[in-house]
Amino acid sequence: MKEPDDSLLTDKRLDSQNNLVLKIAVPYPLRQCYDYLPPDGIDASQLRPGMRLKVPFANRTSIGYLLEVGQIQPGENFKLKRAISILDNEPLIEDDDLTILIWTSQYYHHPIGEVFATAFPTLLRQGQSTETEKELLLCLSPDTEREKTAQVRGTRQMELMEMLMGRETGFTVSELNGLAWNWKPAAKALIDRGLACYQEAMPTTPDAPQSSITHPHRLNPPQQYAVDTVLGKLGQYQTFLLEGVTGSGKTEVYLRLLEQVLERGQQAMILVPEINLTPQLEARFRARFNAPLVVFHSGLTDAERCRSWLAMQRGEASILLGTRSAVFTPMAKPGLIILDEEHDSSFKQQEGFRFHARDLAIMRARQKNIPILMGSATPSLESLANTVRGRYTLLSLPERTGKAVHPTYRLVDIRKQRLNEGLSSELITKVGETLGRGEQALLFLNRRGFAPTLICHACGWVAGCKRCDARLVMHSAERRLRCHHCGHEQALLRDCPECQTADLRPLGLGTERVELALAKLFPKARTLRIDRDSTRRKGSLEGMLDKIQAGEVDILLGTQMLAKGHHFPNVTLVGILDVDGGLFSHDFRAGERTAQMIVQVAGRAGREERPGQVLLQTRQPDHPLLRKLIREGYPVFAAAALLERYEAGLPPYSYQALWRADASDEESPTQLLTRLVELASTQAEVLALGPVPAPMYKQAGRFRQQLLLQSAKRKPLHELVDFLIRQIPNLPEAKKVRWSVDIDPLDLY
DNA sequence: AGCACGCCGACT
DNA sequence: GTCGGCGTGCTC
Repeated sequence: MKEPDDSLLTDKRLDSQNNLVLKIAVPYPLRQCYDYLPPDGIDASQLRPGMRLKVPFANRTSIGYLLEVGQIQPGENFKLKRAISILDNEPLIEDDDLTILIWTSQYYHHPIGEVFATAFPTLLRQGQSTETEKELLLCLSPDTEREKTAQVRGTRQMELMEMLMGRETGFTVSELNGLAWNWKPAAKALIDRGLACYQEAMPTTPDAPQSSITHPHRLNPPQQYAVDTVLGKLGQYQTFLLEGVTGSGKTEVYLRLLEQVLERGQQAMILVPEINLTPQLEARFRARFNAPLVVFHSGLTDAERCRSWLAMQRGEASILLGTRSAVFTPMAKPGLIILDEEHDSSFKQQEGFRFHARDLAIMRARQKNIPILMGSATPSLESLANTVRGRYTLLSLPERTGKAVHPTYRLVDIRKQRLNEGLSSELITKVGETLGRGEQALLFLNRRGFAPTLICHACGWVAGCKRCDARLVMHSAERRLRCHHCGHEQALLRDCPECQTADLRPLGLGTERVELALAKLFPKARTLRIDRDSTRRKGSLEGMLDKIQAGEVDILLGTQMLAKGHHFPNVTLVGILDVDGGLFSHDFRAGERTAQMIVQVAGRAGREERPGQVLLQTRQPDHPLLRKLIREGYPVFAAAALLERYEAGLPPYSYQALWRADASDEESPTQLLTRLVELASTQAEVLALGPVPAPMYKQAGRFRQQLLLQSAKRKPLHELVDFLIRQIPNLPEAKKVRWSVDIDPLDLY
């Protein structure tokens, strides 16, 4: 066979000057990395893993990441292209972080190039130099005279001017962006008058010890114990689970630890589940520490994120506050990782690259030999199981700080009761009493829309989704039917498509429907519904929260959005409308999640002197887990739930998820499998490696039937996964579709 | 992901 | 007879 004469292609054996091969991850959804020869004139000493290189790939140039520099193996005889150039003088990430990324790609079965794409800020991914321009500071002009300040007009300008006069070093753009108002017009006015100007920020040196920190109050003994225990492990790996109810002072523990880490000239990473939680924490950190702090989340621009990332990488910033995607940020001087609201499912990316920021944070802490502290009022069962196994250390904050009292729980037995749109007479009475006292009531129903089902009263037909096997949810105000699972949407039907009778009836309860009922029951009360539908417009949630704080709302009705972040001091009655639906649904994690939600919602309500009452409507008032939850609190509930699993011989993350597959016929096997994976992964995490090969197409019908048969037998998930693998005929080992069930982080390491 | 190659339906 | 559909395979 004649070999093509291409200058880019070189026979490995003939490459005499340089016998190095570079293993490079390219930014495509490919499950391998590719080998290249070093760029011309580059020798081994200049090439270090973690650098970016420009490489030719598939008739174009792309930015690849150097994973490994190796020697050409004798006997290998295939063509390698030559890399074009090196983009970095220094590796962007250190070897241990590189190891983590490679491990991550394997663990989550995700293409290595895309893992890198998630780990690096967009601008760096696009090849931008790391020598970005310095961040700008807004400062007073050096020649600003006192008299001139009298010219300042407008409250915003005054406010900004006062800030600038208060701090000689000025404020960074990102700090100013953290303000609740738009500072830019005011800044422009001040600059136009020659009062302020932009200056380049000097690279800050975080090693300067923080002086004169004043502690607002003493720590209570459990807080002190937690702080001391974690401090004793600085410089070593250890995972701590800090468990404490709302108001038990977890944040104060974080602050004391951060203080010590900063004192040592080290960096800390603080991860929170949601963007909305960053501003308040940021404000608290900034008020407490004079240390350089950067934030990292999807709400920032590419340039801002790149700056934060580089600031941590270079050691110019001491504190990183970020969401899930921030977990990959390199740290020059790692000291501590804190992960707040550990149980929160937002830490898990739910599509594409399905990483869990909590688990990766633990892996990074281990790799960096630093402690990680995870906090929650309602820890996840898997983390609790890890404390039982001795892998994590449990730290408990049992008391509320101050003299706070816990909310009281009461089960309302709704068996045989006549409910008014889901509301028991006891709950209705209690709401009335609460409103009579001028206090607020909060009703929790974790189902948006008007009704979760639309059914034909004549023939029993139920509105189902075309694209998946979920039921369509009726939205009455917009007159639409929506699938909350896949997003499919259609107009509300008038007649049954099956029998043409015009008697379609909404079945079940959603927040819209309860809102309507409340308007009838309490015509004078001001009801506010808070769910994803009512807060769709940007900023509307903030507006609603302000109204609640201002007392312009009497009854708050909402979904799990109410369980996060905000506190409602004037709410003295909480009604959980449907405990059973959440606690005993098919999802094997539903019980745990509902229990967490109840505790979280209850924790948001009331204030110290008036903690409020929580009413739980249930048809199972004697259920042992429910009783444990309301009598003895979440820790005992969790312990009992764990014990139940152990006795059943199950890991705390159960494979016993129900596999429901009801595919429509026009789907290709690839689509079917992908969707099955999506479906299954809402209950357990099942991931497919690679596309389904062509032979599958011929057997699509048989495959589907067998799968349905197996799932009808309620086989454990891992058996179904094995079954799926066996269904793929005559598959070369190298191309084999591999499936993995990664739902047991107990075996993470 | 993108892009090329290749084999079957509606057109100047 | 061709143009173009997307299904399939490849990228060091």
